[in-house]
Amino acid sequence: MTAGVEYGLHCLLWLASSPGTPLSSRDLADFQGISRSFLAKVFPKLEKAGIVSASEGINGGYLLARQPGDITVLEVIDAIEGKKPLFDCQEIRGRCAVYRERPPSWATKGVCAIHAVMLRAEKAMRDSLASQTLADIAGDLGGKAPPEFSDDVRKWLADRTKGRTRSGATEDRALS
Amino acid sequence: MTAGVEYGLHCLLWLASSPGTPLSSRDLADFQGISRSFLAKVFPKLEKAGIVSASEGINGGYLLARQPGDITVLEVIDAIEGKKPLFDCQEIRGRCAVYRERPPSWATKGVCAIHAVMLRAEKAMRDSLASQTLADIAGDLGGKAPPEFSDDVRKWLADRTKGRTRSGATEDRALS
DNA sequence: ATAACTCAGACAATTATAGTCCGAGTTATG
DNA sequence: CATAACTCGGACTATAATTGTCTGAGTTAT
Repeated sequence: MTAGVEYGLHCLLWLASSPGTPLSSRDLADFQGISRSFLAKVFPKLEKAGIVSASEGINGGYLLARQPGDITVLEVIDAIEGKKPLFDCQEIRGRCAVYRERPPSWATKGVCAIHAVMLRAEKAMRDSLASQTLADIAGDLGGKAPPEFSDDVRKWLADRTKGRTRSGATEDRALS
Repeated sequence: MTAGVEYGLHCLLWLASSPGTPLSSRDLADFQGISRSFLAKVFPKLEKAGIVSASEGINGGYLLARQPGDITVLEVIDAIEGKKPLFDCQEIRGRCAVYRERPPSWATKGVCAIHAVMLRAEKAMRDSLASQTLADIAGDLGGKAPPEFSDDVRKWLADRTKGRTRSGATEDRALS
């Protein structure tokens, strides 16, 4: 599982907690102490998949395109990683030397038995990931933070948009 | 999933079909048209895990150390890939800028909600892989080949051990 | 009209995988 | 008993993918 997925999911959770107000990939990156440039490369993928919607301009940013309960973890992963299979069968069974480069049809018919096992395991994993939505994760998280925390977060983001035109802290990777 | 796992599983199936007679990693590689050198690097891992046992010398090779029904696909994967997790949590939640590099204990307590989702999915996958043994796969495969095939295979391997001392076809990657 | 922001795609550096090569030890053969 | 071919085993290199950086084009409030 790639780091892009981890970053993306964390960002989507913040987006879910800020309905109506767009958050920019830059602010999200600084807010969480991760690379701005890299995050700026994962968001377009989420937009193409219809998970977020982008708005441009000085106060633009990203917004969740659907309800958190309608976005599954699996969708997010596929959007970012590109739905590549866990196991790519190289059809070893057809290379057996006794065939002399001419594998008979019975040998290559259907799905390779090893491949089939992997496909079942992959399906089990994907089913598990598809059963969890952003709302589920946000729910698990909700009870932990004290009441004043969400206010602190809103304040941090507001200060951020306020001080746009001044202050020179615009270097990449402000934190790290 | 790495290619080493695919190669290893295919070899183990051939080993399962040849009880009592050791097969060398070299013969197994040539027999299936894959790299000798690379296969020679995956077998030691299987031996350390107690899945195969090695015998040295001119007629040596590998033997299944246990019954095919007692070897699960999951074991083989862990032996070759080293049991590394599907997702390594970077604890993004603790880097939130509002904490100013001092995350409070409630934020980092327990398992990250995103990480938990991934762990569940990984468990689902591993459970599926653990439920399948080499015997199960061999069974799926058994009905497909015609009766004379296993004889052809035995003959190929026998010819191989027979012509050991002569014939210059010992270059790496005979096929490909 | 400016200036700072936004997105978006082209460009390196790092890391892990796939594959190659050579050395040490073992066993049957002459 | 000496040879020769085989075995395993680990150190080395090339390739592919991921991570991360940089520069450009377009948009919106001041």
